[in-house]
Amino acid sequence: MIVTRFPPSPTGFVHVGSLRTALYSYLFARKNKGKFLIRIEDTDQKRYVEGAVENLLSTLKWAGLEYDEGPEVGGPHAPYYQSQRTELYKKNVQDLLKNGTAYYCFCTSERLDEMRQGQERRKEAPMYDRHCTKFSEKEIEEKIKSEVPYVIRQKIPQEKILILNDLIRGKVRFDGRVIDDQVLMKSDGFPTYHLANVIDDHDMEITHVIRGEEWLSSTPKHIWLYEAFGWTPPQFAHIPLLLNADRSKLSKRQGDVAVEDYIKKGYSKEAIINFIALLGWHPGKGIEKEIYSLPELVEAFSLEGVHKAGAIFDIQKLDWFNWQWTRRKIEEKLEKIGNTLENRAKLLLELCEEYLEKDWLKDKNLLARALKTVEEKITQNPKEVRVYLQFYFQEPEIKKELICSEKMKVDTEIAKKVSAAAGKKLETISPENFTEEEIKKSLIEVVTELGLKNGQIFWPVRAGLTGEQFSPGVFEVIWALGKEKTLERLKKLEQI
RNA sequence: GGCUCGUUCGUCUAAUGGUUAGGACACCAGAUUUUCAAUCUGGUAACAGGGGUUCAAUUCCCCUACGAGCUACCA
Repeated sequence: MIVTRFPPSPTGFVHVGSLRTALYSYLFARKNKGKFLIRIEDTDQKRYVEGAVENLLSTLKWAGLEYDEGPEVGGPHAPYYQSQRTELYKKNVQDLLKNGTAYYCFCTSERLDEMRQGQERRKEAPMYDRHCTKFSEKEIEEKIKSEVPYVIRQKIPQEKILILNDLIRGKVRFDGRVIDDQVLMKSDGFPTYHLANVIDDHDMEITHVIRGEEWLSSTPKHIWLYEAFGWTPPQFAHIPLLLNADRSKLSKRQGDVAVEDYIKKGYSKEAIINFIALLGWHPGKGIEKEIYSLPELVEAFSLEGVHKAGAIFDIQKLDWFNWQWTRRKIEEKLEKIGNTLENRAKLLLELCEEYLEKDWLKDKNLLARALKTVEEKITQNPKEVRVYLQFYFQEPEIKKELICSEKMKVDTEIAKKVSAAAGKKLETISPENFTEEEIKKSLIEVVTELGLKNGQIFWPVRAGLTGEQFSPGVFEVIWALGKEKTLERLKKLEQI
């Protein structure tokens, strides 16, 4: 049985890169009918942030990444907080001390600093010099008894070469001589990531460790730790990093990195999941499908399709995914609840209601029609809804320089004539027949009657009715505005 | 500095020991005989460089360059 895990540390927010790591672990587990569990890595007292765990769990829930074991849901390997598992670590590390694969270190941070500086000056790799391995058992006992602060370090088998067989990167070779004796137990009695992670992954029967590339270089330490314990290590898969536009590791400095930032900006979970899934993974063999729901991702996922190189987080593509999903969700819902104008308006309103002028909600009919005419724009950019709809609800001022456009070959005289003729024509349409087709027919009649070009009719009417350089098409605008308002505005236009 | 990983259009990526190196986003142009958008059609644009191996290399090997990650009593 395949078991994967996502082990976040509660430092405040969920990084989009972490979400992707969690997603890949989730997908791999689900695809293989295995288990996915969450473990909270809260061993660093200094970095703990209040409420971070709740935030994290709710983000996972929001994304739809359900887990089989972990905080809140529990499970056979509880507790799922490392801060509550310290006894396990202490007990296990004793075995290492006994078999000589770990040792006490009493060095002060001053001595370590000094040592490192010297090494750097001599251009050597900064590594612990094993100063404390010279103490006898008796000396160690005495130091501990007299409460000299200590850490426990891993004794790296320096004579060994480790060949890691990474599921994504293939064979990677490490020389024990350049790997530092890692601190396993900190002086505050908490384990470091390296120790706790290995013990927990073993204890929780994790079969596949899927994590970011930043862990690749410390993997030999972990594997040698498994060896020291006499345990079989899991399989490792190091996934590529998410990058800033300048190809450095995606960081706060250069934009938003927290999932909640994107949620706040209005991106849907479908879009975010879809987008990050495809950053560094491809379903394979010339497949050109790009829109994937979570279940579809589960179906399509495999570790073989994960790349080695990092991927730039390109917000423009995210925007596109978001738009695609917004449209898709609207159409799907309409199919269920019926494709009526009211239903469409309701769904569009859900997208943009908070950005709307409250007054506009009063005229439900006008609003429904108006929303329909700017549907593409709203689904792309709901925050701008006010700009798009403004002219429907507020009578625009008449802008002569906009209406009388040289390019459109419209002058004042033509504008007057057209407004009068259009008003007269539209008036003859009965209210129940006031459809886009009828409106179009009428305006085309005006074209022939006045012997002008299409643009010379359509432009002044549209520009006059909206007061805007850009807007939906004339027929839509007239339809949405309704007969009464249209005629009113056209009357005024005659005075231009 | 050391160790490790990586490198196909601007971006995400596909494919291949012999191809006009494909798609998507973005961009540009045309059409939609009214604007913006949407849509449709078309277009610009990539195998980091140098050596090998080979009849043939973007593909396999080596080197170089460039980029990135790690190098904490952080994860």
